[in-house]
Amino acid sequence: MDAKYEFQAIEKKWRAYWEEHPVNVYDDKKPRYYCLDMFPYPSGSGLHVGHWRGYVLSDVISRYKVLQGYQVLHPMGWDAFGLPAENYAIKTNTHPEVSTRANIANVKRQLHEISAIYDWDREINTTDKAYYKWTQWIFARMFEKGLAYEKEMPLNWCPSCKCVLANEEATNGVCERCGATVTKKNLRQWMLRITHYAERLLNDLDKLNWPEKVKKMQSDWIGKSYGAEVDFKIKDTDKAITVYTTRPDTLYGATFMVLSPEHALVKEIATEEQKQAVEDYCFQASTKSSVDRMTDKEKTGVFTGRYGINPLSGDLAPIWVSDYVLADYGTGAIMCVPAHDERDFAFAKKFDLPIVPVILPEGEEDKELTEAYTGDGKMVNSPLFEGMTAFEAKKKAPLILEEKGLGKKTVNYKLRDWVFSRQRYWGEPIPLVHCPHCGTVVVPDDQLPVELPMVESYQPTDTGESPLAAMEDWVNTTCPKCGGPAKRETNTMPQWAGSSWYFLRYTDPHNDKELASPEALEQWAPVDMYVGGIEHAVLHLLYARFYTKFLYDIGVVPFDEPFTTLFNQGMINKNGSKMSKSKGNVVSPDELVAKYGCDSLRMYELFVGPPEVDSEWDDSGIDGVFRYLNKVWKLVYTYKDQPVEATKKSEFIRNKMIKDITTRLNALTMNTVVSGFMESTSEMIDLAKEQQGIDRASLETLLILLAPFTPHIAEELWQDMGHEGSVFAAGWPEWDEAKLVLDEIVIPLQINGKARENISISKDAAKEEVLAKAKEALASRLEGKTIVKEIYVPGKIVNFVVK
RNA sequence: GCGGGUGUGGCGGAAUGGCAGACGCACCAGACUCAAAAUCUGGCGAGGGCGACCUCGUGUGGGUUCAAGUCCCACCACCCGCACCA
Repeated sequence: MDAKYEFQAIEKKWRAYWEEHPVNVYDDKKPRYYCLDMFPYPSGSGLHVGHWRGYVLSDVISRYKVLQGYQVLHPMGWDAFGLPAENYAIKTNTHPEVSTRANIANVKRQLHEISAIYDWDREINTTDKAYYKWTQWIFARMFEKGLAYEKEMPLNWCPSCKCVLANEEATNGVCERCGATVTKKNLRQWMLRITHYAERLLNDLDKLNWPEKVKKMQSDWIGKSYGAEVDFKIKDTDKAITVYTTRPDTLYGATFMVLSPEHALVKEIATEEQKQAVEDYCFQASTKSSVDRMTDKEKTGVFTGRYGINPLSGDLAPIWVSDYVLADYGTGAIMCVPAHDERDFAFAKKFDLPIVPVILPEGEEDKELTEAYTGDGKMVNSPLFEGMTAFEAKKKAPLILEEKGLGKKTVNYKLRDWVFSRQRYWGEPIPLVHCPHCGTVVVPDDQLPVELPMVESYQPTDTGESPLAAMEDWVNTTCPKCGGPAKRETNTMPQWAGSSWYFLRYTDPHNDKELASPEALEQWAPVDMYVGGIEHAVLHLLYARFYTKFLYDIGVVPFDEPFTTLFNQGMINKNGSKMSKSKGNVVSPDELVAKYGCDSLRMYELFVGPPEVDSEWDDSGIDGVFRYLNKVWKLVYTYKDQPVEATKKSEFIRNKMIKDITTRLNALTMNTVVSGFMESTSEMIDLAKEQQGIDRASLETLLILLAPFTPHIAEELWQDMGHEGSVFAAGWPEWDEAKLVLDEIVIPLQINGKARENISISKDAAKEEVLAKAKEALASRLEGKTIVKEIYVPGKIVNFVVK
């Protein structure tokens, strides 16, 4: 190479070299590190500069680990089942397999442009039969353990995707994927008992090195609460209603009750006079969209005509029906304490129901209630809790009620079981057969995978039937148990199924006997560093934890948390919003790579801002990084053949650079790593000019440190300096703290906290000497003033307080 | 409504309680050039002063401290998450 930075030729050359001589070498004598990107959906529109951000970050970490002497598992694959391919199939009548293959080829080409050290021998694709065989195998185990069950219930239905959604996919009443308003549909679906793992999913968050935000989102989603279940007998019947409350301390103030419209007793207990009104109300509630039901804060409701008996006060509590009570939380029925609950208060006001305070706020004994009081205070009108504060009573009440046989201590979770089946074609078939004699039978392992058949039409239906249901040849099969005629389950799995365990498969991707061997799992997993966007905080990340815990319980994996450390990279926006084809604000990396090279784009991706923060993309900034790499090139080329001896100053700069880059890299503050490089390199250039050359160690150290970030130019210059082989064999340098101590240090001087002068003093100067020198330097400013106080922080600062 | 986060030049952003604005972009001036580009050198928060310098300045208002972007209290704005979970 000549003295010009010809990035295109250099990058091509080293990419070819790495094909033959991989940077990362598996060697069991080395410690292991597993660094994983959330694998992409191979979309037709390809990658944009936002995708690069996470991939560059994880590659820098991986290459850094290689330099530190680790063997690194850094794989890549495809989360390839899913609706876009299927919708494309409907539009063009191309089989999803075909379009998926084409998309993968394109995205893979784009990924190669990043020059990440992915091990493509371990590439996986969730739509490969050899892969989804094990996705089905895991489901079969869950079925056997009773964790998969079928249930008919009102479910979230996306009218646009024409399939059911899990709770996690329908937050805010909107489809997570397409944004359509979700409706309710009564359907029989396969569910996974993720709720059995609620407690462990919550508790084990503590052992994870994850962003607090994500842990909080998961614990909020799991939503554990402590309270009590209390029975209210229904007057004039032999029935009782069980309510769940987190405020059993307020039980004496329960003046009415509300059942959810779906509660089993509603129709049974409604009196003759009220029956029609109740039925009308329940019908209306059932047609209300889930969004309206969530967002309509205006209370509605209807009286059933019946009364419950407050088990403590013996007072009658009218029983109402209202849609503000959710059917599937707690018992679907509540006791209402309007004096101390905002929602109950609003309901009581609207329907003119009695309000009885049982907690007195401190010092406001006689104040009339204009809103619910939810704070602490003295218990009143509550013989059982006499003399307690509300907070005490809240803690003790469940046990007191339990002793009296009036209720029991209860814990509740917001987490619901996972609605697992989908009425679409492009997913893993659920490996079950419905036999008229044997019931639902799981497909035996030796018949897995249940392959997706070729269909005529991918068109989903509005009825909740999968397109597979029309495939009679496929649907009709024989029962694995009795051999008689039987029908296949026609629903498929959600896209989350394949991604809930893929990180395990990378450890042993070609194993056809097991999803991965215990040895391979033991060797590599769990994932040390997992890099991806925050959008999966309660979806993929929760499901993957659930799967891992299940596989741990059945002895398939030797750990019960899949991702030790999680890093959420920020999004890259353009014109203030997320890049998307429809907004027309997509910046493609392809042109930038062509114009500036992969190294420049890699470094710029890290330079745009703190990696965990969203950033606005600005093309012009990459010029700065490109100029920087040209300076590095010129520096090395100018001085590599005329080295001088290392000096105190060059050693200071070199060691400071190692320290700065290493500590910032360890903290993952990559934007400041890049500025550190720029600063250190400028110092080296200035010094080289000053002393007519620079020592080899300085240049070599710079190249090694740069290697994880800008590997091509680092390799090229490393070679040009006369080295055989890769810079990645050089090992990560260490700094010598002793070299960072300068004989002369600069101390800023302040008067009344304001910076005035700087003095240069010996590092060993005594306090008296420093202060004397400071006074001398500040003499003219101190004239006529009295020094009231002298502050000297050794090596840091001098401050005189004067009058 | 509840919970979490953020607020610093024209812009992206730096700052273990110790010289605010590192590093970069944009911009301005100078050098090189016939000229331009590239490159190099310097400047670049606001106001005042011929000048050495001075005053103000990190969303707002208070406080702690010799010293506050950083700590404490109150408030404002924006962003994110959850949202009738009893």
